[in-house]
Amino acid sequence: MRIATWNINGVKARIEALTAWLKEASPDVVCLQEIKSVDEGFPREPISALGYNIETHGQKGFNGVAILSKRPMEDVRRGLPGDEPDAQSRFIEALVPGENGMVRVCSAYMPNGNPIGTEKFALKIDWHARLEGWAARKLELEEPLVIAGDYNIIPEPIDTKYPENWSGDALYQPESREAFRRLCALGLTDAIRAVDDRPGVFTFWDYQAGAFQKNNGIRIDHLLLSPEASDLLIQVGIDKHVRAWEKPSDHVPVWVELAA
DNA sequence: ATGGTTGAAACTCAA
Repeated sequence: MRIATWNINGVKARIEALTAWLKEASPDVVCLQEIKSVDEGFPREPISALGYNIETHGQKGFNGVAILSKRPMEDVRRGLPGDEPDAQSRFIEALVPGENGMVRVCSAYMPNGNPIGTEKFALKIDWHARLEGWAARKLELEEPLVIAGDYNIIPEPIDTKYPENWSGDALYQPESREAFRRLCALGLTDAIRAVDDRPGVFTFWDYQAGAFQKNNGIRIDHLLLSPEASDLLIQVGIDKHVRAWEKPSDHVPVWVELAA
């Protein structure tokens, strides 16, 4: 089973790139972030025509997450436990059937947190604390679990071309990096890092100043695996070539293949 | 040092 995560930066602006990539990569499950659409505005037809079931958790204008799956999903839940009733739409989870049992998958769009020292940064830290609590409870189930999404965290210096440029940014603050380490310390595996620990492996390149052409990127889209999912890990990938397509997202798809 | 870009929505914000 291949499970991908992709911050598509607007599903309606990206529908051609999304369908082209679905045809090319044919993933079993796709976690989308920043759909920037209400549920009723989500372009379902061209996606369901490719054989995908669709579960969305959108909002007007920005944020919004979704899960696409070839097999029908079960136990779909929207929102991160502890969210206020009017919280931003940043989390959706579902159980996905595999060849040998269920995999729990969530699509998360973690707060950006800029500028530091503001309420936005406080929200980022609070959000991660609640995610950590959620993850700890799910890990007790001892099931294959994939926490996929745009974490908006650069975990280590090798995850950016110019670490010094990010010293004042919420994505690289010690508190942000600590939140990521604490998640991993629960027993979760950073799938890309586990397979490839070389510097210069990125998932996001800014639209500005020719960042992609210079490979001035960062690695902020992650798939964290429970021990039971990690035991099933076959391979990982980053579909970097998609960033060079017409009208690209600033993020590219990142995926794992599990023997599930 | 500044500005460089994009999407959604609406005469600006979030990234």
